[in-house]
Amino acid sequence: MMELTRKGEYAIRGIVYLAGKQPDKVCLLSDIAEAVDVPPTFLAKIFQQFSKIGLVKSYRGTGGGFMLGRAPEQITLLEVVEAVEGPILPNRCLAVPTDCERSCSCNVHPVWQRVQGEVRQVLGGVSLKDLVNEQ
Amino acid sequence: MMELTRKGEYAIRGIVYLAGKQPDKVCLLSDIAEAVDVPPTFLAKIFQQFSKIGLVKSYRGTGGGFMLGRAPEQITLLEVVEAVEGPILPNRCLAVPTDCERSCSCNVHPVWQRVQGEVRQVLGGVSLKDLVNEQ
DNA sequence: TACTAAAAAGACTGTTTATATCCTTTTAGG
DNA sequence: CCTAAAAGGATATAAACAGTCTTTTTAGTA
Ligand code: SF4
Ligand code: SF4
Repeated sequence: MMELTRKGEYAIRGIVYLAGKQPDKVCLLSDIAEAVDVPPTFLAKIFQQFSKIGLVKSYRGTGGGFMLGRAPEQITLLEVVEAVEGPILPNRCLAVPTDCERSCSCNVHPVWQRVQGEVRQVLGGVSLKDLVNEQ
Repeated sequence: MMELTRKGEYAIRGIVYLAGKQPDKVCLLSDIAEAVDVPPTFLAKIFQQFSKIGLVKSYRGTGGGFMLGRAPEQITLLEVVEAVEGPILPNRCLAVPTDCERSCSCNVHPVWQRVQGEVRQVLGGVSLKDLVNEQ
């Protein structure tokens, strides 16, 4: 259970690759896709989502491409994952407004809140800077 | 992301209900299903899975039904969830044998291992005894 | 201005998983 | 033998996933 989708996996690969380039280097989507082994059309959709929320900056036309929207140490894995997968919700009752009428009396509910908190903490504690392979 | 399916949610509701009954009380599937508001045919499939691994004991024929396979404090939420949802795998590279050839050099891989560990720790630390509503 | 490069946007498709339901078979008690 | 109950298997529908294709917009350049 709890599996990241391909989309999430591809998203991470793509943006980590960008984070490994020198700042202000504009990268072609096609180059990124090839480097991280992701279908280019699929990665395009992912980067469009990134672009909308400012995780990456995009430039159209000749000489265009993508670059990171902020410094790598300012972008967490949590942001990247939630950008494409939506919020971390181990169970539906954590959505607001909660859609389970049992949530008040339910002893399981707080367990899922703890799970959510732990996952968010782990992912939130890792930045893109931590993820690039420096050598 | 990481959402528990209906099946998992129903599984928990059903077995927690069982755990709230006095030990050695045999419960009808139809009664459990009604009490926890789950489609009876669906809950049947879930309890069949439980039965196979001994989480519950089943009795067929007249006077049959289900009872808990072990004491409530001996069954963790982790076991219940993994029984019906499979192992907790935040990313495919945590499966054995790992199916990502990048896993050796990948900095993201250990993050997913930590996520997996945290989730398992939380769920493993909660027993059915903790989940029944005592009053 | 026309041409070209590149991302954005939207429609569409095939596959897989989720969410069940139904029917038949097995088991056990009375 | 009849009935109650779980087990097993087949089927159905809907949603999500994974990806493709085509057209449009934007921007640089000859
Ligand atoms: S864990 Fe409790 S509150 Fe959450 S969906 Fe299940 S019953 Fe409802
Ligand atoms: S996190 Fe790393 S090892 Fe895991 S699937 Fe992605 S690239 Fe492979």
